[in-house]
Amino acid sequence: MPELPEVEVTRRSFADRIASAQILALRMGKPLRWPLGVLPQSLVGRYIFGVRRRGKYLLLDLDQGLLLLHLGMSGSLNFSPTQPDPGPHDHMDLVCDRGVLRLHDPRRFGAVVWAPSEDSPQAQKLLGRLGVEPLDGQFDVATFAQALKKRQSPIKQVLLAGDVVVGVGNIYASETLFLAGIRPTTRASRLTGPRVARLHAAIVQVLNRAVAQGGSSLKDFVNAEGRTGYFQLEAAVYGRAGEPCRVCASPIKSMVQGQRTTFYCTQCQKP
DNA sequence: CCATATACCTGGCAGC
DNA sequence: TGCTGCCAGGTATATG
Repeated sequence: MPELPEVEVTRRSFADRIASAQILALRMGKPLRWPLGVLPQSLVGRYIFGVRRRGKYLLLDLDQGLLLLHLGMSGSLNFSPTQPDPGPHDHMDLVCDRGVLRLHDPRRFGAVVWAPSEDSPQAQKLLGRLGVEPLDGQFDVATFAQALKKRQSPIKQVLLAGDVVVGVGNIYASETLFLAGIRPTTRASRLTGPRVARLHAAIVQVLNRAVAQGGSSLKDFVNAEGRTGYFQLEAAVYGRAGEPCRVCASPIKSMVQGQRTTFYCTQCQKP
């Protein structure tokens, strides 16, 4: 579910409300992708300074260390004043004096990990190989072009790998490549300067637009206030195989790359 | 170092 | 209705 826009929308929907809260209790449900890394009891009494995002991770800064949250494929967070009885897919309740942060994740690919600092081995194991943030001004065309020159894989798979630029998942990879007019199978190293520039701009534009639309709610994504997103309504290609291209009306195609489905337009996207 | 396949887990849906 | 197989927004890990 959650790519950069969904994670950022989630962050914005509760960051201000949880800031400066004190943790009163922590309930963990079924196991997630990794162990918490510390006894839940030891987090009681900690203060939450704020919530940052790195790639698709959320970082809750505490007065001692930080919590790294990942939503996996099916995760969502809810932050509310009440703590209803947990359902079978509610795997964490962070009970604070300002509300309860609940992680709901049916597939349990998500994670909640405590680390003593962002530079610690525990945190760096998860964050250490992440590429540049696309929306924070550090993402420049020249560096992007340089990184792509080294990669022989299809550009779609390079975007998904997240070690060049973070946050572009399966939906937005197809969407950005459509907007840039680039066929997803094109080898990253073969992209010319102008096409890299076009892709760079498309990534920034698509991700910003998706954040503004509250993310994509294909199935069940909701932010921490329970609200769905609307970007899926304006998706150009994702999930639209067989439907007419919104630009040229030729049928949208789909294919599989690296075990993931890619959507594209044969007319609008050139190899 | 790079590229690709695999595994993790559950629910929804199409097809029979 | 119920079964089976397939598909799904991610990514660490293993393997070549």
